[in-house]
Amino acid sequence: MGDLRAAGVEPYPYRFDRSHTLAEARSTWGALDAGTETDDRVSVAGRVMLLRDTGKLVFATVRDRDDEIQLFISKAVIGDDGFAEVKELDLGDWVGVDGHIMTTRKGELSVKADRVVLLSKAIRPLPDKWHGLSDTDTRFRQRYADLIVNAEARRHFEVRHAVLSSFRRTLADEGFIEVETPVLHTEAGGAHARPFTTHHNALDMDLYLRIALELHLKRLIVGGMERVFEIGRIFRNEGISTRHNPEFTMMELYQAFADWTDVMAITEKLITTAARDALGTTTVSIRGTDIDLSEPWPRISMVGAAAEATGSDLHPSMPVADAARVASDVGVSVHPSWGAGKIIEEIFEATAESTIVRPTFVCGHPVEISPLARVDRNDAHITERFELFVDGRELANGYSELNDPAEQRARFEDEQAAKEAGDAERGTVDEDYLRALEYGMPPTGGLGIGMDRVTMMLAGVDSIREVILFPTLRPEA
RNA sequence: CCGCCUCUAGCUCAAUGGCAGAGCAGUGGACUCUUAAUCCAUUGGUUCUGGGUUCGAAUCCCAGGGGGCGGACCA
Repeated sequence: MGDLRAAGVEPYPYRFDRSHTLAEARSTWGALDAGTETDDRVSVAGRVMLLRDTGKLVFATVRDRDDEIQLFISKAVIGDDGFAEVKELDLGDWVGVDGHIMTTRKGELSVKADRVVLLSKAIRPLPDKWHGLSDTDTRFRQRYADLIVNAEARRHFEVRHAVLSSFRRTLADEGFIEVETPVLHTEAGGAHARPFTTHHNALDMDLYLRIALELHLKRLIVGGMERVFEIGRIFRNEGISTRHNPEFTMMELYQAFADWTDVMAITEKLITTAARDALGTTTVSIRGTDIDLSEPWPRISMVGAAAEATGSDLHPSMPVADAARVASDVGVSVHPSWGAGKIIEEIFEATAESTIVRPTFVCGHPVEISPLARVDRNDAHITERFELFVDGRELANGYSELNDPAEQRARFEDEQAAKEAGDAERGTVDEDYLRALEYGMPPTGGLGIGMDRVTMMLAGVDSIREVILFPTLRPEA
């Protein structure tokens, strides 16, 4: 570094004006015949990824975010001083280049450089140029290095961005308004999960990081906002696995005057459109099977699927002891606080869930496990609720929203009783939410989609860490 | 929290109880059409950490740490 400055080279200059991105250069001149010289001048910038030094002629491959191009650096063109500086370049350095567009005898699009300026010196070596970086620990801890050398890692986050922007576009087209609601909650409601706790010093009070977006968004439906959505980080203080990261991204939407059937339709539209936008096709490979997302997604009953898997009659209205007997037949252990509805869900999860490959709506969850969902208009023991499963994983959850404040209070009280009976994930009575319902919430359909898992499906990866830039890890030793 | 697997040079990997090595990167040199350029030379190690067994440990044993997978947990 001192040598560079002594030689009059600033290793960290302030800025560089480029005339073309590398993708723009390729789209403009990519069709030139081999062996073409042009008078077209460009200024481009990128990171040096490969160097091929043949003496008085150096080839370099530089890359910007979207493309690569070759630099053709001739000592006779650039001059002795400039060439001496080029000889000092290392893999990983950022450079700005002025020159003319040309193609080599083999047809490689190149910039014949007459000036190469160092934009930032890399003093740490790049991972192996051929094998890249494969150690997962290093890949996730040093995501910057992973992104530099692994095109597949870059692709995962391109898919993620495409999915997120596609969702926003679709929702805007459907008249939804994007909102932001608090991350710090005084009560952790809207889902069954253990929250993270934190502390506010000035107020001297404990707060929870949100485990769902639901209850605030529905307050906005009460307020008359009609169609709202939020894409936001939520936090669950639970185990880490290939499907779970403690902080993850949820999209939730609420639509006034709609019910669960409308919400199922928009779920299909959101995900199918995202596939088209991210991949250019609605066909995805799931466990080696090509599945066209544009075909209607099957709808099955949770209770029915559990009954079919066990070969026994099941219904949440049945005596708990009977449900528990079926559960023990299939090796599901039953907690004493559980009712028949919870037991049926556990049976479903233990038997049918992992067999679902293609996108499938699992419908009609028992009331017991659905404290915010509206009772089915044809069966008082189940709700108008669905979960979307793909490849054994839950991707989405939606329902006709319970808007009767008296019934909601009774459901909350059941939750609180279960919590006090020792079930830590159960909820509490949210008095402000009940007050909101008392002002009147129109009939509403609601939906939550796990954005990380949608990205996993579309990117074709098996671990959630592949679609989260900085997944949660223990501190480095 | 439990089980299995794993950790060797900056990176990717060898060495299975007997002198810690290779390729790439780095360094020095040659080369004006290369494509992972090539060729010659060369630097580089707390073998994750600590303890033990052994004449001798990267290798076997114990404890700890990081990571992966599975389980537990997790609408």
